[in-house]
Amino acid sequence: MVALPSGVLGALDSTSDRAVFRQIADQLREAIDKGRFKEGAKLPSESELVEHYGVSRMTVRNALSVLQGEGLVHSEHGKGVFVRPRPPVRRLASDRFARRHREQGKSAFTVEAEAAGSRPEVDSLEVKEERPTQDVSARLGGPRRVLARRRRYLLDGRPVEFAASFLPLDLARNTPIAQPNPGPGGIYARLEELGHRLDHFEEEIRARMPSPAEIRTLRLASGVPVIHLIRTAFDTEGRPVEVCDTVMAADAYVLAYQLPAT
Amino acid sequence: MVALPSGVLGALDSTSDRAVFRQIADQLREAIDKGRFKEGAKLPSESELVEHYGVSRMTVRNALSVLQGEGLVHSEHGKGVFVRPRPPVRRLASDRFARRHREQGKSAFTVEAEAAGSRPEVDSLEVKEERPTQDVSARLGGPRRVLARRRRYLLDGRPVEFAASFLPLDLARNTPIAQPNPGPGGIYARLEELGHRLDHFEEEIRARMPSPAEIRTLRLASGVPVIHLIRTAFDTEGRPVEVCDTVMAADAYVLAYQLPAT
DNA sequence: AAGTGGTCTAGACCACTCT
DNA sequence: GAGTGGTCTAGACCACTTG
Repeated sequence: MVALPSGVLGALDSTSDRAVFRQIADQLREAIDKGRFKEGAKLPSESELVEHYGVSRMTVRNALSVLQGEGLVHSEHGKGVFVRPRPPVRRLASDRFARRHREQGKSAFTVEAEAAGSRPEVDSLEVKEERPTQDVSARLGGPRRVLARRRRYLLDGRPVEFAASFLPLDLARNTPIAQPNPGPGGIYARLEELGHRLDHFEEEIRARMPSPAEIRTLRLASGVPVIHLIRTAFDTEGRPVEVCDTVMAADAYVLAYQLPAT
Repeated sequence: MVALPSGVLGALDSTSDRAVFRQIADQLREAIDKGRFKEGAKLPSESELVEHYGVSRMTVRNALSVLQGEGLVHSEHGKGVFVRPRPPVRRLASDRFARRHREQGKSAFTVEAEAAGSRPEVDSLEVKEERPTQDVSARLGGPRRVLARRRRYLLDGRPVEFAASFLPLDLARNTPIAQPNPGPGGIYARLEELGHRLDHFEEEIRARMPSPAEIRTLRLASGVPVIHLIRTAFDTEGRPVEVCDTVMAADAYVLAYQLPAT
């Protein structure tokens, strides 16, 4: 047992209304915010905090769980509690689907990740025909069956995004779109080759806490929300030709958009 | 003490590796997902769960705190734990800053909320000159002082959004923009009257867990993330004329955007 | 083997809500 | 007053990591 560095953490205010575990959480949070514990640094162990504050272990754990819920720290069994480092962020620009980015042989994800010095991977590819959910069907104009393409994107081995594309069967069946690898430029390039010239995309964005399944798939730390993005692609005749449902680890993304003033 | 409705909650699997509190959380989550506890409904009390599962109260509380962290339930002191109802959602369309929406007398927020049948309020208005943060200054092209306009938006009495606008002082000083109420069409209408014709907006979107201050300001339930939106307005000469930093309760918003395919 | 966090128990007292 | 959740204690045993 090692004494805490003096001055980093203060004492409790027994006259305060504020619960003891909240006071401890406040002091740790302040120390992290002020850089006295840096990114990746180990916090004092539970037993050190128990001794420092003279409280029971459950009170200390309660304080730590507050910080964990805020996404400030994460715990590693047998090792300690650490200040959560900010992962590299992927920026999605509003021109990311511009035709000029679609001419190369690689996918947008791969090109962009390599440019940023990260190692991109795509896995758990699934391509199959199925019945769409009511929501997807409505967005696509009511087809009874669709082609579904599901994949997971990883950056430097870390899963950051899970995406499912849905296309009406009459567009996609027996085309390269139904292949696991649709070829250079992705399915948008194939759609245009098939005569469905793309006009615009609509995106809907929500943020929420992840479901247990999403926590597993994206290996999310506690206190990390997800961004839920639903994109619909429209061709020049106004027909919806694809719906893409994407769940992203919120700490790995910044979305950027441009809006006209007119 | 009342017995639980039979069949709603099952028994524990003592052969499972899964921690008891997680098994309890799983069963409650499943019951909620399947609609056996509806929105706003009260879950069994802690003591009922203690009796049903034959575990200690801390174990039950641990299970409930998992669901609370997921944003599925919220507790009310002295009353019980309830399935969290989904609040009315505000949809931000990509044309929300189009000039044609700026001609009326009311603010976009007011018009839109009343159309949706909600009661809009704006409060905690603060307008003052100050030194910008490094980030805001950089986005505005490096001014040393800015006009800051801060306000909070409420829907049916519930705070949903906190926004701070920053404008270079040379644009805003001694203009209607420096007034608490800038007049019909808001500050964008005033900027155009002053000769700064708006060309486009850039928006950056992040999602994260709220800080303690944001939890207070937006009266957020636990398990509700925030959407952090930073918008920069550019005039036709390419000059950034405003930065707006907005924090929104994520459960109250859907953002919608349109992207060109070209 | 020693230190770490993960889980769980069996109590206690308190503040809040409802009737 | 009875029932609810909020806080806190003082233990226990376990699984994981490191030396």
